[in-house]
Amino acid sequence: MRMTRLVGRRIKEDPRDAQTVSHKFLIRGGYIRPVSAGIYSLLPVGKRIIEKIEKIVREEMDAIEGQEVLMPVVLPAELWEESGRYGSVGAELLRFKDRNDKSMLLGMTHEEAVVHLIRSEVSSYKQLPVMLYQLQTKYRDEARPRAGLIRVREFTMKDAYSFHTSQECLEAYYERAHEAYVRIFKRIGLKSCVSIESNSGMMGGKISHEFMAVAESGEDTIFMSPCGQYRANREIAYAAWKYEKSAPLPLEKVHTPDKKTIEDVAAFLGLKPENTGKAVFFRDEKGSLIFAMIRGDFEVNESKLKNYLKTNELTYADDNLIRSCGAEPGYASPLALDTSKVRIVIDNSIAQSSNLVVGANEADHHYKNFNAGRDLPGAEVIDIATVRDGDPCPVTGQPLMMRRGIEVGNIFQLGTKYSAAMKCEFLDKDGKSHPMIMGCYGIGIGRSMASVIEQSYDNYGPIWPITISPYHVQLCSLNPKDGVTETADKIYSELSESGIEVLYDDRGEKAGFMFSDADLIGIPFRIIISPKTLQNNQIEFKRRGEKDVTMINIPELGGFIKETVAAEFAKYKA
RNA sequence: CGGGGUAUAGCGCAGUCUGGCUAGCGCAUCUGCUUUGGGAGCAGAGGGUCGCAGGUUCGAAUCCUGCUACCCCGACCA
Repeated sequence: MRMTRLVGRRIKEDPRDAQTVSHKFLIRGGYIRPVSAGIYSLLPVGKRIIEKIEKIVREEMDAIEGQEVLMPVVLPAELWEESGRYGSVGAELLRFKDRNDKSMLLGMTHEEAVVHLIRSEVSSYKQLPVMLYQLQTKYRDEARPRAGLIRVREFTMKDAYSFHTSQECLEAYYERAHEAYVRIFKRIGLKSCVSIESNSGMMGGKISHEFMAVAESGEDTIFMSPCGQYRANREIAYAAWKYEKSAPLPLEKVHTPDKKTIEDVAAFLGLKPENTGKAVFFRDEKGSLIFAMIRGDFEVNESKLKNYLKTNELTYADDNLIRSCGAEPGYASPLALDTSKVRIVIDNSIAQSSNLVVGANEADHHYKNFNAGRDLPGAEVIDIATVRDGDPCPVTGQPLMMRRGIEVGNIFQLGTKYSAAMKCEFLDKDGKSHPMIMGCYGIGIGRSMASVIEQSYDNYGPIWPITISPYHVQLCSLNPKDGVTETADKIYSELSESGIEVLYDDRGEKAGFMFSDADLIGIPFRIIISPKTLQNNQIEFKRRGEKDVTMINIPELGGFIKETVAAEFAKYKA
């Protein structure tokens, strides 16, 4: 490709709206352009990168017997009513009516569509297992798109769905899909991408993993053990917390005037926050009151609590609701409450600790020496603590590392949630009908591209891995005179003919101008030709991101580039 | 949905508080000449409903009211 013809200008200044590295460089390098909030056009260089990522994804999906299909973006609401999701998914599902007043929606994921397809095409155990995948546009009406391609409304996703006759078959396939994902993210050049245990959320199902590109700009908080044996999303992470028990002392009411916060109470009584119990009141989606108690130095993990309570919504309860069960805001404890009006759950940290300070359900008073086993027998004891940076790994006890991650992919063992609801069944050997057992497997394509930048850039632009770089080599023709143009043209056509993808900067601009554009385009290898190098019948060869240059004799150039490119590709072999 | 911010040429900004000449600057674009190894110089040119709609005023980018879009934090989120 000649740069004189290339559409998509480079921008020298950071766009005002961009905060993250990938957002800035994707705009500045001429890869994407915003059209509306969270909706982007892809320019030629961006499109080439996306296609290369898609090609790798296709290869790995095909390698695990996936069959590519294409399902519609626009789906009838009735399909989603069958699964029950039409009512349960919120405003991020974009609903609209067609001209006949029929309710339609834009697909944000395609479980319903694929089940609709499979249930009419597959009916016997002999046809299973099977996996279908597609690369298709998804639309989610995100409340807050952000950070360029990292959180968008319209995006391309590879989504795959597997169908099995047994849980064992699903689990075996799930493992293969997991391995395929590891290969994909290695091949596209993510330097740090880990699979972590995750919360299944609205998808239903039990076991699931998220593939996280570790990056500061990530939206999720993840915990990783230094040994690599434990990795989990903060939403479900737990740690090997140690608690100390001592002999219970008698309950004692103490005067704590105007001391409402954990810090104030602890300081006033000369204790540490871990010697106190924190009371947190929630209201669930039905309006019921939940009293959660946790040691004073911990925070309640609302995801864990939601999962335990099997509720979709938790908000903090207001003071009136808190008082309705006999508790006093700021001085609350689980003692002597009206348990018909409140459900009490206590964290392990409370159950395993002794002689804590808790509220007395009376203004300006607390109790000392609360012991859950003695004072609150039969309480629901669960893990609702939020892991903190440095908490002990559940496997090895080493301090967990807290990181941010971009979720580039996820895999779920769905089970029969959709197949049962939508009657996607197969006949077994005995002629009996069963719902198929499903898995689903997603990868965000655009988000993956952005994640690669987040992990591979310098001050001047992205540094693309050769596997997804828009071109293999950039050819810069400097000061094109004295035969430079002729030689550059010849190198361009010879390399192109030998299968090397060349971006040829034939604009004859100032060197610095061309180099800074080249940095923004981020191609890993650069060939520079000028009257100076041509004097010795040579070109200059440079790697993106490195200072050193190598002089190569022009007759040897073709072979050298082929070898160098091949060697670079080999580094990303999975 | 709550909180904060922004909106003036393709991009980045000044001007707004304190209303007043023809709305500026840098980058980019076009023309000519000179340049040519890390963002070239000179000379010239084109490009604006000052986000939108009302209002106040002799006069509004500037003051008032309403709206919209975009960004950030939070809530939310396979």
